[in-house]
Amino acid sequence: MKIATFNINGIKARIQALSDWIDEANPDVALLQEIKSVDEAFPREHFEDKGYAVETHGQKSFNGVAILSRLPLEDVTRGLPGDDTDHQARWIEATVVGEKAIRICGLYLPNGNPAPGPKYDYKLAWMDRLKIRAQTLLKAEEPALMAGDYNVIPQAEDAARPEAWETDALYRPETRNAFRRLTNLGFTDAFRARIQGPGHYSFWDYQRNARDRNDGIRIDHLLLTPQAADLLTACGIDSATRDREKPSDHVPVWIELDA
DNA sequence: ATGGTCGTGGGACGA
Repeated sequence: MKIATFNINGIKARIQALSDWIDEANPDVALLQEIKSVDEAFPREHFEDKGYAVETHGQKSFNGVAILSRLPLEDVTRGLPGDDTDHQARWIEATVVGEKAIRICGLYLPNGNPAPGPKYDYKLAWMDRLKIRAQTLLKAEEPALMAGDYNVIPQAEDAARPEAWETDALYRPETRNAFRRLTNLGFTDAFRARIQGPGHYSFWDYQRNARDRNDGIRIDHLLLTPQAADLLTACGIDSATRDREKPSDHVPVWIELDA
């Protein structure tokens, strides 16, 4: 089973680029972030015609997550638990039923800039809530994953110029510590389980010719429970997607599971 | 320190 995460930066502007990537990459499941659309405006028929089930959790203009799946989706839930006052659309879950059932969580973690400040406080509080949900997932002792745009550069090797990010909400020590506390619960960063070393990125800013200079960062991650990590057979980043017409500033990251 | 580029929606704001 091929499962991908892709921050598309707006479904309206990205419908062609997303469709082209789906036709080539053929993911069984695609977790999308920043659909920037309400549920009613998401072009669900376009992807249903390609054979995908479509579940969205959107809002007007900003944020928004979705799941596309060739396999049936069950028990879909929307919103990260833990704060009834938080109405930002950043979390969606479903169970994908293939040979094995896998609980799949798609997330768009808050950017948090400028830091320090209220937006950074919101990011760290969101990560605290994520940790609680993660602990519950682990307790089930079943194959599960949390994938999406984490807006976290885990280590220096995950940035072309780490020194440029030192005060940024994506790389500040509190951010990396919170991410490490999360993974230390027992999750596997699928990419680092398969591929070592610097130079692997999932985001390049639109500004300053960042892509041409390969001035990127790795902030899109798939974290696996031990039971899911046992099924991992491959992982990759579709970097070439960044060089197409009207690209997102992120590219897809994918895994293959023996499921 | 500033400005550089996108998407959404039709003006700023978020990234």
